[in-house]
Amino acid sequence: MSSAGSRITMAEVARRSGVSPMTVSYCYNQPERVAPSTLRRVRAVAAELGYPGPDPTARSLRRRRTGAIGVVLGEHLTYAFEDPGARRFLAGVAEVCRERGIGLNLIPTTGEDGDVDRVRAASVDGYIVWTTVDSDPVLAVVTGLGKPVVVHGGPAVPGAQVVSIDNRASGRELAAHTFPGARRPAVFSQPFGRDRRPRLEIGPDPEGVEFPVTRDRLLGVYDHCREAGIDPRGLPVAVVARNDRVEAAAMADALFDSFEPDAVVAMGDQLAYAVLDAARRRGLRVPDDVAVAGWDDDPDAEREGLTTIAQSLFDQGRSCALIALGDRAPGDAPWTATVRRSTR
Amino acid sequence: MSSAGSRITMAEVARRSGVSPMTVSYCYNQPERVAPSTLRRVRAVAAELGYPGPDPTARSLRRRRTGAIGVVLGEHLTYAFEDPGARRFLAGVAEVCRERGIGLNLIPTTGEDGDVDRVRAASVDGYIVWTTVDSDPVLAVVTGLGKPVVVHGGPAVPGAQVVSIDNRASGRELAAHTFPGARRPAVFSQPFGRDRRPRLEIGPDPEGVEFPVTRDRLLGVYDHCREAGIDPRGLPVAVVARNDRVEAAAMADALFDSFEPDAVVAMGDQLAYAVLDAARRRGLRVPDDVAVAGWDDDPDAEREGLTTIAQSLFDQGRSCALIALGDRAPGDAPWTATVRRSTR
DNA sequence: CTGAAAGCGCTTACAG
DNA sequence: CTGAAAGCGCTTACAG
Repeated sequence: MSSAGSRITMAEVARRSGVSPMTVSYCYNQPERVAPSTLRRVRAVAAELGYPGPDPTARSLRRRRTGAIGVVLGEHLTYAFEDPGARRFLAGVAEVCRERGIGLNLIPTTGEDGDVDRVRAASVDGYIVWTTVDSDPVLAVVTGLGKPVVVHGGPAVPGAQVVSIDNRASGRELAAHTFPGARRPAVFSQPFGRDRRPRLEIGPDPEGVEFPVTRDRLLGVYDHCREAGIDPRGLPVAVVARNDRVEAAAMADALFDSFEPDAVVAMGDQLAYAVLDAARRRGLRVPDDVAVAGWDDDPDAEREGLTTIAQSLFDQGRSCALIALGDRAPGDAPWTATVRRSTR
Repeated sequence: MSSAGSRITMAEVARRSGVSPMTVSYCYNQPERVAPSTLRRVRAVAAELGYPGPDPTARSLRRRRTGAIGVVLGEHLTYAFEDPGARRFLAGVAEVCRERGIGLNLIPTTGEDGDVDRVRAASVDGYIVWTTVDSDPVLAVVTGLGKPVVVHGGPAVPGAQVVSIDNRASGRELAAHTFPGARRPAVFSQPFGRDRRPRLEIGPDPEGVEFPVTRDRLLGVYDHCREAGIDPRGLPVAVVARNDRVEAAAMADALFDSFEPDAVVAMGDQLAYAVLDAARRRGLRVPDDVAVAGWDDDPDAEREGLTTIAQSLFDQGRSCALIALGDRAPGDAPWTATVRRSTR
């Protein structure tokens, strides 16, 4: 192999081998159709010239497939590598990519103007959109590209499939495990919208919640409340900026200080841990003084004895990857309430 | 915008707008050069037809840049989302990508045959190779492509830059903080080679270690030993399969059971925690009964009181991304020994 | 301000 | 078993 950095083309290899470019192409793509002696000669010339094989971009253009899928993350990309749920999901996506020899293109979006261009500029065969707000402009762009699109968690939009658990039903069931026997139930919520403004509200209107996953979980909790004779309009809902155990500590403290809840449905295990941490700081017993529950059944949930909605984000990642590649895969993901000692 | 899924080309938009394709191209690439009325008309037609803008693959071929960098991970990709060090590194890479509007293409390799093809098939402008073994065939492939290549941690190969701390010097210094006063020093090591075979050895020859990062750290420890009058040929070295706290527990137990070490240099904070865990299980006091140190200064290191080599994997990720994009960036990464209460 | 020409580097039916 | 032809969808100097 000669010096790197050169820009050798297939045409050049063909010329030096005394064959046509298509024969060289066949050497790479259908070598069994090429005479052994020709194959040998072409390979020798390619090696001598340092030809690295067909240019992937040219090949993609010609074949009209890039061999990659794009994952649109509505967060600073560091998030993808921090959030435990996002990680398990991406690991599932990655597994399919590896099985199929497919590339995985991460496309961070930040809610700013460049987003749409970056999404459009990605050379991919299909898109996975990590759960976002209803009004995210990326959704229209990505569904207008004529490529398979799947949205994890929602929102559901025309031209895209959704892979998700039934957040509303799971919220209803989780509240039914957490609230009975409580006098001051409360919710510890993921962000309502992209502004990620933390806040403490009482009985907020779910229609004002921009993230459908969050909205549906809240609706499910309200469903239970109505069935159980609790007026959701009086339900304290603390909203954090990020799904992070440490960062959520202050808001968990605020929730206890303001409302002294004795049952908290948290919209994720990390948030539930933040509630457990705050309870511990106050010397409260779980579940006697306060019942706590979360979502995801994350690796620490068993050790923490947390009642939680178990779902496989890994498998959902796999499903999304398959759909983005044009396959069929289930959109309704299974979930079960796993009841442990953090609820009564 | 009309129905999605259609395959509208720029030529079609041009025809329907009554202009040439290059004018349409200018509408997207240099709109200020186009007459306002033309621009308006072309945009209207594009919207009406549902033309999603220039095809990224065709654009990449023509421009000879793809606007993406590839990150080659020599692991099942799930690793990238689990290992704390890899995550911080990738977060740094991702940050540069976001700043520059660049795509991030993750390319897992498994040591099997398809690796080389997948690496070559990625449409990227430059490559970042996550630390690998000297003999990894991917290195030759990737440096033969005429694109910028940077290897994190090593090995150093012609045609690629390396971004790394000085592992040997840091190993020497860390041992100097950990071994003094010890009578039975030991090493708790990352894998030696791609087979990831766990084992317990005594004074292994560093030249037999395939991962240069691991080899250099071991060489550094040996350097200290010689200076301190310890014969490295008698040094117990336990080698784990993965840099994972929980998974390493069994090997940490084996190390204690076999050698009762009173000072352990672990090649990473996760491994150091595994040693601390094993020490706790035995009721050993740290550092009195056993001194422990690691690498990386990971987020939990302070809480654990761990003496460790602090380095910014995040910044190293940034440097690698810049180099892969053709910029200059420092290859020698800073490090410092952070001494805490886990050593005497 | 707009267009004719050339070409990025390849692959794919189709002949022969 | 090999090649001539066409074309994937765009962009870029260059004219005018």
